[in-house]
Amino acid sequence: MRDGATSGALLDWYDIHARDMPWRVSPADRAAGVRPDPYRVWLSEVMLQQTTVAAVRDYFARFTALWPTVGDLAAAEDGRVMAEWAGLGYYARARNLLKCARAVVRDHGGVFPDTREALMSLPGIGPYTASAISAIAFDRAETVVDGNVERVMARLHDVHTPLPAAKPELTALAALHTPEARPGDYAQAVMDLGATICTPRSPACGICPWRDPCAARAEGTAPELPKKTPKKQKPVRHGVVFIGRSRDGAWLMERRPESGLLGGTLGWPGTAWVAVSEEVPEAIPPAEAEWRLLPAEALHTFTHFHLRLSIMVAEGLPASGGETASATLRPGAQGWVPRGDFRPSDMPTVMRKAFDLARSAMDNDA
DNA sequence: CAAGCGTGGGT
DNA sequence: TACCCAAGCTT
Repeated sequence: MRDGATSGALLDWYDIHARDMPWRVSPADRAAGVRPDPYRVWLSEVMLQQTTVAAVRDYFARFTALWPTVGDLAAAEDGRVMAEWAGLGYYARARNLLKCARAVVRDHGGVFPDTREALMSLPGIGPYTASAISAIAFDRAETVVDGNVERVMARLHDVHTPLPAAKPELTALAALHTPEARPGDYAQAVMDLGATICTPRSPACGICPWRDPCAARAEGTAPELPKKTPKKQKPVRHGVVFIGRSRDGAWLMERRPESGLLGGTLGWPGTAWVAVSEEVPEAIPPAEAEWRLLPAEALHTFTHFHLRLSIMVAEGLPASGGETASATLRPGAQGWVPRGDFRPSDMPTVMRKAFDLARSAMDNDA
Protein backbone atom coordinates (compact mmCIF):
# COMPACT_ATOMS: atom_id res chain seq x y z
CA MET A 1 0.00 0.00 0.00
CA ARG A 2 1.27 3.47 -0.88
CA ASP A 3 0.21 6.91 0.22
CA GLY A 4 0.58 9.32 -2.67
CA ALA A 5 -0.97 12.32 -0.95
CA THR A 6 1.52 12.59 1.90
CA SER A 7 4.60 11.82 -0.19
CA GLY A 8 3.46 14.30 -2.84
CA ALA A 9 3.11 17.13 -0.32
CA LEU A 10 6.58 16.39 1.02
CA LEU A 11 8.17 16.27 -2.44
CA ASP A 12 6.57 19.62 -3.29
CA TRP A 13 8.16 21.04 -0.14
CA TYR A 14 11.50 19.43 -0.97
CA ASP A 15 11.56 20.94 -4.48
CA ILE A 16 11.69 24.36 -2.82
CA HIS A 17 13.52 23.73 0.46
CA ALA A 18 16.07 20.98 -0.30
CA ARG A 19 19.28 21.73 1.55
CA ASP A 20 22.42 22.13 -0.51
CA MET A 21 25.06 19.51 0.23
CA PRO A 22 28.25 18.63 -1.68
CA TRP A 23 27.22 15.00 -2.18
CA ARG A 24 23.66 15.77 -3.23
CA VAL A 25 22.08 16.31 -6.65
CA SER A 26 19.40 19.00 -6.43
CA PRO A 27 15.81 18.05 -7.25
CA ALA A 28 15.96 20.23 -10.37
CA ASP A 29 19.15 18.58 -11.66
CA ARG A 30 17.77 15.16 -10.78
CA ALA A 31 14.62 15.94 -12.76
CA ALA A 32 16.90 16.81 -15.69
CA GLY A 33 18.36 13.34 -15.55
CA VAL A 34 21.49 13.94 -13.45
CA ARG A 35 22.35 10.98 -11.22
CA PRO A 36 24.56 11.18 -8.15
CA ASP A 37 27.89 9.33 -8.07
CA PRO A 38 27.30 6.15 -5.99
CA TYR A 39 30.80 6.49 -4.55
CA ARG A 40 30.03 9.94 -3.18
CA VAL A 41 26.62 8.85 -1.91
CA TRP A 42 28.19 5.88 -0.09
CA LEU A 43 31.02 7.96 1.35
CA SER A 44 28.67 10.67 2.59
CA GLU A 45 26.22 8.18 4.10
CA VAL A 46 28.95 6.39 6.04
CA MET A 47 30.33 9.69 7.31
CA LEU A 48 26.81 10.81 8.28
CA GLN A 49 26.17 7.75 10.47
CA GLN A 50 25.48 9.25 13.92
CA THR A 51 27.26 12.41 12.76
CA THR A 52 26.00 15.89 11.90
CA VAL A 53 26.07 17.39 8.41
CA ALA A 54 28.18 20.29 9.71
CA ALA A 55 30.86 17.92 11.01
CA VAL A 56 30.95 15.91 7.78
CA ARG A 57 31.36 18.69 5.21
CA ASP A 58 35.12 19.27 5.50
CA TYR A 59 35.92 15.57 5.84
CA PHE A 60 33.93 14.78 2.72
CA ALA A 61 35.76 17.50 0.79
CA ARG A 62 39.19 16.20 1.85
CA PHE A 63 38.37 12.55 1.17
CA THR A 64 37.01 13.20 -2.31
CA ALA A 65 39.97 15.46 -3.15
CA LEU A 66 42.47 12.82 -2.02
CA TRP A 67 40.55 9.84 -3.39
CA PRO A 68 38.13 10.83 -6.21
CA THR A 69 37.02 7.26 -6.96
CA VAL A 70 36.41 4.07 -5.02
CA GLY A 71 39.44 2.61 -6.78
CA ASP A 72 41.65 5.41 -5.48
CA LEU A 73 40.39 4.84 -1.96
CA ALA A 74 40.84 1.08 -2.22
CA ALA A 75 44.50 1.64 -3.12
CA ALA A 76 45.15 4.00 -0.20
CA GLU A 77 47.36 3.11 2.73
CA ASP A 78 45.41 2.18 5.88
CA GLY A 79 47.29 4.69 8.02
CA ARG A 80 46.56 7.53 5.60
CA VAL A 81 42.83 6.84 5.73
CA MET A 82 42.83 6.57 9.53
CA ALA A 83 44.70 9.88 9.73
CA GLU A 84 42.17 11.63 7.48
CA TRP A 85 39.29 10.21 9.52
CA ALA A 86 40.81 11.36 12.81
CA GLY A 87 38.42 13.57 14.76
CA LEU A 88 35.26 12.27 13.09
CA GLY A 89 34.74 9.45 15.59
CA TYR A 90 33.43 5.88 15.43
CA TYR A 91 36.66 4.67 13.85
CA ALA A 92 35.25 1.26 12.90
CA ARG A 93 33.59 3.23 10.12
CA ALA A 94 36.99 4.13 8.66
CA ARG A 95 38.26 0.56 8.92
CA ASN A 96 35.09 -0.74 7.26
CA LEU A 97 35.26 2.04 4.66
CA LEU A 98 38.54 0.62 3.38
CA LYS A 99 37.32 -2.96 3.57
CA CYS A 100 34.22 -1.97 1.60
CA ALA A 101 36.16 -0.04 -1.07
CA ARG A 102 38.48 -3.01 -1.57
CA ALA A 103 35.54 -5.42 -1.75
CA VAL A 104 33.86 -3.25 -4.40
CA VAL A 105 37.06 -3.31 -6.46
CA ARG A 106 37.80 -6.99 -5.91
CA ASP A 107 34.27 -8.45 -6.10
CA HIS A 108 32.33 -5.93 -8.19
CA GLY A 109 34.85 -4.60 -10.71
CA GLY A 110 35.03 -1.22 -8.98
CA VAL A 111 31.30 -0.57 -9.51
CA PHE A 112 28.93 -0.29 -6.55
CA PRO A 113 26.12 -2.87 -6.62
CA ASP A 114 22.68 -1.26 -7.02
CA THR A 115 20.48 -3.50 -4.89
CA ARG A 116 19.82 -3.20 -1.20
CA GLU A 117 20.63 -6.87 -0.66
CA ALA A 118 24.04 -6.72 -2.36
CA LEU A 119 24.90 -3.46 -0.60
CA MET A 120 23.99 -4.97 2.78
CA SER A 121 26.62 -7.66 2.35
CA LEU A 122 29.42 -5.05 2.23
CA PRO A 123 31.35 -4.01 5.38
CA GLY A 124 29.92 -1.02 7.22
CA ILE A 125 26.70 -0.99 5.19
CA GLY A 126 23.67 -1.89 7.31
CA PRO A 127 19.91 -1.62 6.80
CA TYR A 128 19.81 2.18 6.74
CA THR A 129 22.85 2.79 4.51
CA ALA A 130 21.90 0.05 2.05
CA SER A 131 18.45 1.56 1.60
CA ALA A 132 19.85 5.08 1.35
CA ILE A 133 22.37 4.23 -1.37
CA SER A 134 19.84 2.14 -3.25
CA ALA A 135 17.23 4.91 -3.16
CA ILE A 136 19.44 7.98 -3.60
CA ALA A 137 22.03 6.68 -6.07
CA PHE A 138 19.90 4.21 -8.00
CA ASP A 139 16.33 5.50 -7.51
CA ARG A 140 15.04 2.24 -6.12
CA ALA A 141 11.90 2.43 -3.97
CA GLU A 142 13.58 1.31 -0.73
CA THR A 143 12.43 2.61 2.63
CA VAL A 144 15.02 4.64 4.49
CA VAL A 145 14.71 4.63 8.29
CA ASP A 146 17.13 6.73 10.30
CA GLY A 147 16.63 8.72 13.49
CA ASN A 148 14.84 11.49 11.59
CA VAL A 149 12.38 9.11 9.98
CA GLU A 150 11.69 7.41 13.31
CA ARG A 151 10.84 10.75 14.87
CA VAL A 152 8.72 11.92 11.93
CA MET A 153 6.75 8.65 11.81
CA ALA A 154 6.24 8.57 15.58
CA ARG A 155 4.66 12.02 15.34
CA LEU A 156 2.77 11.59 12.08
CA HIS A 157 1.04 8.52 13.57
CA ASP A 158 1.20 9.53 17.26
CA VAL A 159 3.12 6.40 18.29
CA HIS A 160 3.84 6.39 22.03
CA THR A 161 5.76 3.12 22.20
CA PRO A 162 9.29 3.99 23.35
CA LEU A 163 12.35 3.44 21.16
CA PRO A 164 14.10 1.17 20.40
CA ALA A 165 11.10 -1.18 20.88
CA ALA A 166 9.04 0.95 18.47
CA LYS A 167 11.51 0.55 15.62
CA PRO A 168 9.70 -2.27 13.72
CA GLU A 169 6.38 -0.44 13.95
CA LEU A 170 7.92 2.84 12.75
CA THR A 171 9.71 1.04 9.91
CA ALA A 172 6.42 -0.49 8.77
CA LEU A 173 4.74 2.92 8.85
CA ALA A 174 7.60 4.48 6.91
CA ALA A 175 7.21 1.80 4.23
CA LEU A 176 3.57 2.79 3.73
CA HIS A 177 4.62 6.29 2.72
CA THR A 178 7.53 5.43 0.43
CA PRO A 179 6.51 6.37 -3.15
CA GLU A 180 7.37 4.54 -6.36
CA ALA A 181 8.10 7.88 -7.99
CA ARG A 182 11.24 9.83 -6.96
CA PRO A 183 12.17 7.53 -4.05
CA GLY A 184 15.65 9.08 -3.84
CA ASP A 185 14.31 12.60 -3.47
CA TYR A 186 11.68 11.33 -1.06
CA ALA A 187 14.27 9.66 1.19
CA GLN A 188 16.27 12.86 1.41
CA ALA A 189 13.12 14.92 1.86
CA VAL A 190 11.97 13.03 4.99
CA MET A 191 15.43 13.41 6.50
CA ASP A 192 15.54 17.12 5.65
CA LEU A 193 12.11 17.48 7.23
CA GLY A 194 13.32 15.85 10.43
CA ALA A 195 16.47 17.95 10.47
CA THR A 196 14.86 21.33 9.85
CA ILE A 197 11.12 21.23 10.72
CA CYS A 198 10.27 18.12 12.72
CA THR A 199 13.18 18.67 15.10
CA PRO A 200 13.62 16.84 18.42
CA ARG A 201 12.74 19.93 20.44
CA SER A 202 10.41 22.76 19.45
CA PRO A 203 9.20 21.30 16.16
CA ALA A 204 8.00 23.96 13.70
CA CYS A 205 4.60 22.36 13.14
CA GLY A 206 3.10 25.62 11.82
CA ILE A 207 5.19 25.49 8.64
CA CYS A 208 5.31 21.71 8.23
CA PRO A 209 4.16 20.27 4.89
CA TRP A 210 2.64 17.40 6.89
CA ARG A 211 0.83 19.55 9.48
CA ASP A 212 -2.62 18.48 8.23
CA PRO A 213 -2.20 14.68 8.35
CA CYS A 214 -0.01 14.76 11.52
CA ALA A 215 -1.74 12.93 14.39
CA ALA A 216 0.65 14.17 17.08
CA ARG A 217 0.04 17.77 16.07
CA ALA A 218 -3.69 17.19 16.43
CA GLU A 219 -3.14 15.63 19.86
CA GLY A 220 -0.56 18.20 20.93
CA THR A 221 1.97 15.45 21.62
CA ALA A 222 4.55 16.21 18.92
CA PRO A 223 7.22 17.77 21.19
CA GLU A 224 7.27 14.73 23.52
CA LEU A 225 7.62 12.13 20.74
CA PRO A 226 9.29 9.80 20.13
CA LYS A 227 9.43 8.33 23.63
CA LYS A 228 12.76 6.78 24.53
CA THR A 229 13.85 4.32 27.17
CA PRO A 230 16.07 6.09 29.72
CA LYS A 231 19.85 5.68 29.37
CA LYS A 232 22.32 4.63 32.01
CA GLN A 233 24.69 7.23 33.41
CA LYS A 234 28.33 7.11 32.37
CA PRO A 235 30.99 5.84 34.80
CA VAL A 236 34.38 7.58 35.14
CA ARG A 237 37.62 5.89 34.09
CA HIS A 238 41.21 6.90 34.62
CA GLY A 239 44.51 6.25 32.85
CA VAL A 240 47.98 7.56 32.07
CA VAL A 241 49.66 8.43 28.74
CA PHE A 242 53.34 9.05 28.02
CA ILE A 243 54.25 11.83 25.61
CA GLY A 244 57.94 11.58 24.79
CA ARG A 245 60.09 13.61 22.39
CA SER A 246 63.54 12.72 21.10
CA ARG A 247 66.58 15.01 20.80
CA ASP A 248 65.70 15.35 17.10
CA GLY A 249 62.09 16.29 17.82
CA ALA A 250 60.54 12.92 16.96
CA TRP A 251 57.54 11.73 18.99
CA LEU A 252 57.15 8.29 20.56
CA MET A 253 53.78 7.07 19.34
CA GLU A 254 51.74 3.93 18.90
CA ARG A 255 48.99 2.67 16.67
CA ARG A 256 46.26 1.00 18.69
CA PRO A 257 45.17 -2.57 17.87
CA GLU A 258 42.58 -2.96 15.11
CA SER A 259 39.63 -3.80 17.33
CA GLY A 260 37.99 -2.05 20.23
CA LEU A 261 37.95 1.57 21.34
CA LEU A 262 39.86 3.87 18.96
CA GLY A 263 40.94 0.75 17.06
CA GLY A 264 43.61 1.43 14.43
CA THR A 265 44.16 5.05 15.43
CA LEU A 266 47.40 6.86 16.20
CA GLY A 267 48.11 7.94 19.77
CA TRP A 268 50.36 7.91 22.82
CA PRO A 269 51.52 4.84 24.71
CA GLY A 270 49.97 4.43 28.13
CA THR A 271 48.12 2.32 30.67
CA ALA A 272 44.77 0.64 30.31
CA TRP A 273 41.80 2.82 31.31
CA VAL A 274 40.08 1.53 34.44
CA ALA A 275 37.23 2.59 36.72
CA VAL A 276 38.35 5.18 39.29
CA SER A 277 37.33 2.75 42.02
CA GLU A 278 40.07 0.40 40.81
CA GLU A 279 43.81 0.78 41.04
CA VAL A 280 45.38 2.41 37.98
CA PRO A 281 47.75 -0.20 36.53
CA GLU A 282 51.46 0.23 37.14
CA ALA A 283 52.48 2.94 34.67
CA ILE A 284 55.41 1.33 32.89
CA PRO A 285 57.07 3.99 30.70
CA PRO A 286 57.63 3.09 27.02
CA ALA A 287 61.24 4.39 27.22
CA GLU A 288 63.91 5.12 29.81
CA ALA A 289 63.71 8.80 30.77
CA GLU A 290 62.93 11.24 33.53
CA TRP A 291 59.18 11.40 33.12
CA ARG A 292 57.34 14.17 34.91
CA LEU A 293 53.63 14.30 35.68
CA LEU A 294 51.71 17.28 34.35
CA PRO A 295 49.49 19.10 36.85
CA ALA A 296 46.52 19.00 34.45
CA GLU A 297 44.52 16.02 33.20
CA ALA A 298 42.93 15.60 29.78
CA LEU A 299 39.16 15.26 30.23
CA HIS A 300 37.17 13.49 27.56
CA THR A 301 33.78 11.82 27.24
CA PHE A 302 33.24 8.73 25.11
CA THR A 303 29.95 7.08 24.25
CA HIS A 304 29.76 5.10 27.47
CA PHE A 305 32.26 6.57 29.97
CA HIS A 306 34.06 9.73 31.06
CA LEU A 307 37.87 9.62 30.95
CA ARG A 308 40.40 11.47 33.11
CA LEU A 309 43.79 11.07 31.52
CA SER A 310 46.99 11.85 33.44
CA ILE A 311 49.92 12.91 31.28
CA MET A 312 53.63 12.14 31.71
CA VAL A 313 56.11 14.03 29.52
CA ALA A 314 59.83 13.62 28.77
CA GLU A 315 62.17 15.30 26.30
CA GLY A 316 65.61 14.77 24.82
CA LEU A 317 65.27 11.01 24.54
CA PRO A 318 67.43 8.93 22.20
CA ALA A 319 65.28 7.69 19.31
CA SER A 320 66.54 4.15 19.62
CA GLY A 321 65.54 1.97 16.70
CA GLY A 322 65.28 4.87 14.26
CA GLU A 323 62.30 6.84 13.02
CA THR A 324 59.10 5.60 11.34
CA ALA A 325 56.49 7.38 9.21
CA SER A 326 53.28 7.46 11.23
CA ALA A 327 51.16 6.02 8.42
CA THR A 328 53.35 2.93 8.22
CA LEU A 329 53.12 2.16 11.93
CA ARG A 330 51.41 -1.22 12.20
CA PRO A 331 48.47 -1.77 14.58
CA GLY A 332 49.80 -2.64 18.03
CA ALA A 333 53.26 -1.20 17.28
CA GLN A 334 55.19 1.76 18.71
CA GLY A 335 57.70 3.94 16.92
CA TRP A 336 59.43 7.30 16.71
CA VAL A 337 57.48 9.56 14.37
CA PRO A 338 59.75 12.24 12.84
CA ARG A 339 58.88 15.84 13.56
CA GLY A 340 58.08 16.64 9.91
CA ASP A 341 55.60 13.76 9.69
CA PHE A 342 53.76 14.50 12.93
CA ARG A 343 50.37 16.21 12.75
CA PRO A 344 48.11 16.47 15.80
CA SER A 345 45.10 16.34 13.48
CA ASP A 346 46.04 12.75 12.56
CA MET A 347 45.06 11.64 16.07
CA PRO A 348 41.63 11.11 17.63
CA THR A 349 40.41 14.00 19.73
CA VAL A 350 41.26 12.52 23.12
CA MET A 351 44.91 12.08 22.10
CA ARG A 352 45.03 15.57 20.62
CA LYS A 353 43.74 16.98 23.92
CA ALA A 354 46.54 15.22 25.78
CA PHE A 355 49.07 16.53 23.28
CA ASP A 356 47.80 20.10 23.58
CA LEU A 357 48.40 20.00 27.33
CA ALA A 358 51.85 18.45 26.89
CA ARG A 359 52.88 20.97 24.25
CA SER A 360 51.93 23.85 26.51
CA ALA A 361 54.05 22.39 29.29
CA MET A 362 56.99 21.79 26.95
CA ASP A 363 56.73 25.24 25.41
CA ASN A 364 56.75 26.71 28.91
CA ASP A 365 60.09 25.04 29.52
CA ALA A 366 61.63 26.53 26.41
C1' DC B 1 20.28 -8.43 21.29
C1' DA B 2 22.04 -5.32 24.45
C1' DA B 3 26.19 -3.22 24.61
C1' DG B 4 30.24 -1.17 22.50
C1' DC B 5 31.66 2.38 19.73
C1' DG B 6 33.43 9.33 19.20
C1' DT B 7 32.68 13.76 18.82
C1' DG B 8 30.93 18.54 18.64
C1' DG B 9 27.03 21.49 19.07
C1' DG B 10 22.74 22.88 21.24
C1' DT B 11 20.02 23.95 25.40
C1' DT C 1 26.60 22.13 34.13
C1' DA C 2 25.02 18.13 32.47
C1' DC C 3 22.53 16.40 29.75
C1' DC C 4 20.63 15.42 24.83
C1' DC C 5 21.28 14.63 20.22
C1' DA C 6 23.12 13.39 15.07
C1' DA C 7 21.64 10.48 7.75
C1' DG C 8 23.87 3.25 12.63
C1' DC C 9 26.80 -0.91 12.38
C1' DT C 10 28.81 -4.88 14.53
C1' DT C 11 29.18 -8.54 17.71
